[in-house]
Amino acid sequence: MSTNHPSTDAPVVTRFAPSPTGDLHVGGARTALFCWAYARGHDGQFVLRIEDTDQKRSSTAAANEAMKDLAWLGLDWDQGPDGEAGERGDNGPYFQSQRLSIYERFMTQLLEADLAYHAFDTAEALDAKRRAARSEKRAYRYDRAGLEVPREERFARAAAGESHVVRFRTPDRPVVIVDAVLGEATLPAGEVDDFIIRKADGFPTYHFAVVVDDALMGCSHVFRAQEHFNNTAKHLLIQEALGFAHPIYAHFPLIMNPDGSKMSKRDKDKAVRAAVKAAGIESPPEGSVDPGVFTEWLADKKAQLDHRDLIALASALGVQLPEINVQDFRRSGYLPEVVCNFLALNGWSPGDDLEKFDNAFLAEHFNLSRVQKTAARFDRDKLLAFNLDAIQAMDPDEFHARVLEHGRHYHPEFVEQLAPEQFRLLVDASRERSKTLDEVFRANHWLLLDDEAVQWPVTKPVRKAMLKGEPTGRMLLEQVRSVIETVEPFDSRSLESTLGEWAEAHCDGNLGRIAQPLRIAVTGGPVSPPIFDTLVMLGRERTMRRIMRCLKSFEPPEGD
RNA sequence: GGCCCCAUCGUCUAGUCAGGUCCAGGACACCAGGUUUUCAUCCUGGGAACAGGGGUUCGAAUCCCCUUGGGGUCACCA
Repeated sequence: MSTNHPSTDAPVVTRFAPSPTGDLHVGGARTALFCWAYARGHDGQFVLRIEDTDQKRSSTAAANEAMKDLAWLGLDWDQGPDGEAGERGDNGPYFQSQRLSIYERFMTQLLEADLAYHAFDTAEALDAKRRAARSEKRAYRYDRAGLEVPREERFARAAAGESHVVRFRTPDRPVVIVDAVLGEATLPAGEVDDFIIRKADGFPTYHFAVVVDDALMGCSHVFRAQEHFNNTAKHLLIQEALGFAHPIYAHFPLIMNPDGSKMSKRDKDKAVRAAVKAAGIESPPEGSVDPGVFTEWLADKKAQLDHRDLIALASALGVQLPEINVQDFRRSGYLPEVVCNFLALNGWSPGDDLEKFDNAFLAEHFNLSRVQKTAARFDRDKLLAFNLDAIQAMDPDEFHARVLEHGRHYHPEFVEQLAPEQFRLLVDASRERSKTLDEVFRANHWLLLDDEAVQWPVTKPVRKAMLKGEPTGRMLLEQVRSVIETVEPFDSRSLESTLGEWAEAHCDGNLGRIAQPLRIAVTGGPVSPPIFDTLVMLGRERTMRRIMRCLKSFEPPEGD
């Protein structure tokens, strides 16, 4: 029997090893967070390694983005690639694609010891066997057809350059996996077949590279998601064949969608498809995406739209894309410390009733014994509530700095068009009603509008505020405009006292009677920051211009 | 389908390892009131779970078994 015996005397080295085939998603981020926290809490090292052995799907761009995401989350690594600057630590290189000669050494060792063998099966032959197994409702296992070729011939054909893979010769015995979260599990003999450890392109497969690198980089702990649990048997076997020690394994529960399905990038397309269907449209909304692209995408249910197109289409349809990747949460205006806090709560808890904590706390308190065994559904509502709480608790200067940073990145037009004082006013007025950084911008496009471009579509709340009541809101607006024109100075305080007095005299002290028509007049809609702040942000001149245009727009046909 | 793992409110979870203090606690969501110039907040209250069945025990959310349900995996992807 094979098993891993965790040893506890080695120095703690954890690693996060993303495959750079796309954006870092929340599941990966949580794994990274736990790995980081464990290393930090145990006076250990945190290694970042890029697993780019899939030549077709990997890109350095994706690796760089992943590193940016980790940095944004506040997770720093002691060893790993250092962006453009090279690498940090002595166990590099930290890109697997640059470690081929290292793998080759160990590959040769296995081949010569007959613990692995060259196999020349064609992909078609393998596919046929797989399909057959499936149709017979049998689990597919490689049948060792490759071993029917004599040993010398295998080496000769491989040396002659014939296309082949290398398979691990799996011993015929049960494998016991010891996991720090899930406990002990036994895989029966025969459950693990002779899996491929080197692909036809000469690159090692994940299983081989991960074992060699973890050993060479001194990883004492291997933390990853539960989807890797069964793979652990393969890794234990390779470790034994190569004479490596077994690291301590811990598998974390998966993070699922609220409906229990697996979270994937496709969910974004899914959300937009649903919206398209609900809207009953057959061509894309004007100015969103190319009609040809749209039609093709709509026809193929598995097709994925380019991310930029997806965003354009979603905003045109008024749907929100589900956040999946770290970058999605950043774009939506979540605070990195909140994302970390919430991620940690999916699969781990500090106990008692404590929920709010920072990464320093996590580093100090994170432990494997409190890791959940069950998959967690990702509750964006709760994340949003956490984000709101964090924003409300934030110092105004800090909030201003964060919003400015976010704006520079995602809403440069605000930063360019608004004077710094005006921007500060917007931020201060928005803080207590913002659940995300992005809301400051999303909710205040009226501020950027040209005064001549403001429009007043007569929606239900607009009708109510402007046209109902006796006198109507429009009439009150007509009356109050001279007050606004002359109030001195034009600031929040004097506007409040002046308009307060005016409301006392003209509408029974009900400020709302005049606040709403004013708000609609200057923003075009019924929602904005407190009315006095709203007016001050705009300034007297622009406020008056918008009021005049609004009055004209709501002019009764017969005159009143 | 084979193999492996898991199971507390709608959701994340505390409690489980060392059975009694649990007619099960917190948070988010939801519902009902209240505050508020819009929106968003905020305040008060409320409903809401030990998957089912068998054991073991004086006593089971906690230990054991079965059933059911959920997840993972079965690639020249990681």
